Amino acid sequence: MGITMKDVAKKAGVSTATVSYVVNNSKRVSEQTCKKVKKVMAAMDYYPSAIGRSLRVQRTRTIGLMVPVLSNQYFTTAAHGIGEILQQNGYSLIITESNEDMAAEKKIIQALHSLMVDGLILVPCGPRQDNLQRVLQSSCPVVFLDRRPERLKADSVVLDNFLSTHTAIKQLIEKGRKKIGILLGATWFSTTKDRIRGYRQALKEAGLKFNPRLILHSDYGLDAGLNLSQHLLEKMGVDAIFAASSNLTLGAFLTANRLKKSIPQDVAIIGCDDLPWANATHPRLSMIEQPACEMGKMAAELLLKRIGKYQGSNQVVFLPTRIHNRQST
Amino acid sequence: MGITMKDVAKKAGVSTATVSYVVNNSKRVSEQTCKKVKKVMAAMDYYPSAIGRSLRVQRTRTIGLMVPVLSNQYFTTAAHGIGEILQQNGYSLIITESNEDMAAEKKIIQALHSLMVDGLILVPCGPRQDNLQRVLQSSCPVVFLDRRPERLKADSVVLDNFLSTHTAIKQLIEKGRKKIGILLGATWFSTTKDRIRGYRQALKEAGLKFNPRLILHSDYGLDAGLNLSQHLLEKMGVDAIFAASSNLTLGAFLTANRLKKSIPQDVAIIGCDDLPWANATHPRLSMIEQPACEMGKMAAELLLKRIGKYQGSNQVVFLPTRIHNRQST
DNA sequence: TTGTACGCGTTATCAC
DNA sequence: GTGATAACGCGTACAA
Repeated sequence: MGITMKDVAKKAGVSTATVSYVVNNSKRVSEQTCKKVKKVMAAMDYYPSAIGRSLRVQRTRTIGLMVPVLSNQYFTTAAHGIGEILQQNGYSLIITESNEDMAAEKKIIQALHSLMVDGLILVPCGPRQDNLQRVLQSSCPVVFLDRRPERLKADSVVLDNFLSTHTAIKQLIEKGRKKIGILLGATWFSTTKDRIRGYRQALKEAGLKFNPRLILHSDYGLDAGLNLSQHLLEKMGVDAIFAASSNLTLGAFLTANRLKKSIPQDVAIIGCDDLPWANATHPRLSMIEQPACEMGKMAAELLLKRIGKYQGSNQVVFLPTRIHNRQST
Repeated sequence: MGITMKDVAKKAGVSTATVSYVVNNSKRVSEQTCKKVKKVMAAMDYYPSAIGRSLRVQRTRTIGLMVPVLSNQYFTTAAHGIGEILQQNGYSLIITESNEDMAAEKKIIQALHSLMVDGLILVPCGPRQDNLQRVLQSSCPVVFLDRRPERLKADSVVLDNFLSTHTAIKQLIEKGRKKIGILLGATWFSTTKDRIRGYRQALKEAGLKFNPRLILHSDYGLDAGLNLSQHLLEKMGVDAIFAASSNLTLGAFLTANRLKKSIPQDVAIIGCDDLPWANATHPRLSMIEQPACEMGKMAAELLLKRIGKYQGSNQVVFLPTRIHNRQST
């Protein structure tokens, strides 16, 4: 830092208290001294130390975000939305990656507490909830993002994955598909569970038999998409695939091509997290648009309300998605 | 925070100094008291305040990163690489977005200084360099990422855009292309200037005339890609397009399709920043693989060396890219 | 080996 | 309207 309030005070011939008053205009200071102090501050290029202030006021105007990985565009888009809201409100953002590892998650939450963040936005990883239970007991406000912890009183902003999956599967069935494979994330994610509920519900409504072997779990990555869709197509003989991430969808698409399955005649494909390139494949991919940026914004807004001592009861916000039916279904 | 060193000290019947010794094992403490203190710390779930420590030692073990936007996968992949190196070395990362705005850039740099980050990794936005000159005069180590400030003594880790563009254009010419349009970022980015040099050099070597109207500048976005490529195809009649981002490339591809130009017969397309979906278009897109994660890692490593008082002279690291020639060229 | 006491930069309380 | 001064939580020189 170098230049501190004391330096400014000395140069301006006033006390540090007065400088502080000017910086925060927290008290009436005479026009004259105010001008003088401001001039000295500008001349010395002084700006107050956030660290010193934080220690004193016990707030940092910083919030912590934990996402699984920064290489997943869905989460970085959410981070972008969060950053926008925070910036508008004079808050900084610390972004961390858990890599879906519970031990890392625990360390990260501790580190963020130690940095005295004013609030947390977490994408929890699981499978167990120990870390979450503890964080909810602390006095630090928390909002969960994308995945909602079940059976825990907590604020969450998530997508309505039950509805989106239910609708997508229903549409596939209406188009005559009878054996629909589904590529998901880890079994313990609320997103995964919600999607399975939507899937089963749609099957049930259509009087189709539920076959658990058509449900496959993954890390959302491209490799998983390539391998698991091969299994679905070759071993299970599915006539449609629902994929829970854009990379899984891409994997299914590339594998169908490689196996000379024509889309959508032999196999229909629909995926989550619509991205612009879905319009560039042949045939164009049907995908579900997920409002990641909006989700981030809402989480940030809710968190700021909580930091501002908003006392309403815990809420789980479900954001609607939008299905883009293109040529692959 | 709540529970502090004083609380632990009281409970364990020792002084705060002793607790501090145990926490940092900075001094010999008897086996016995060490055990006792550790037990109390665990029981009370104590961890030290990073704020208090930072104020005391004048270091935060935190570094600040400024990228243009978090919605650009290229930069978030770089951030991922940075995060990995930092985590390995016990550092935290604060990520901020400039939105390519110089005023925001200035504020961000101040805010990061005020947070007393131990180092900065910046993707500067320009067009002017005032902010950069000032940050270089501060005592805080800085490494520039992706874009190198010209005529300034500074550490930078960037891609070899001259070489990659030169090679790509040369290959297009060898395949018979004579009128090559090129879609770039802002005129003042070093990346843009390097690419133009590579372009002109390749043209010159082949004895082709340079036409500045074939060079178009943009914000790297999809919309720009759609519009500018239409201009190149309809107004300028190019037979090849080089695009400096994946979104620009996608825009060129979609526009060529819309205008019923066949790829690569009517127009060849090659773009920067290879992503998996380049294999899913028809024809598959030729793209230049850019080691964003690697770039981030190297920047983080260099920065940590500087923080560790490494005194070597300033260096500009140029990372090689790799051209994937698929079907669009 | 352990404890005392000061200071990092700031703000808030209380005098003046 | 302004100035001393005591915290905030920690690390460390120095004393014991």
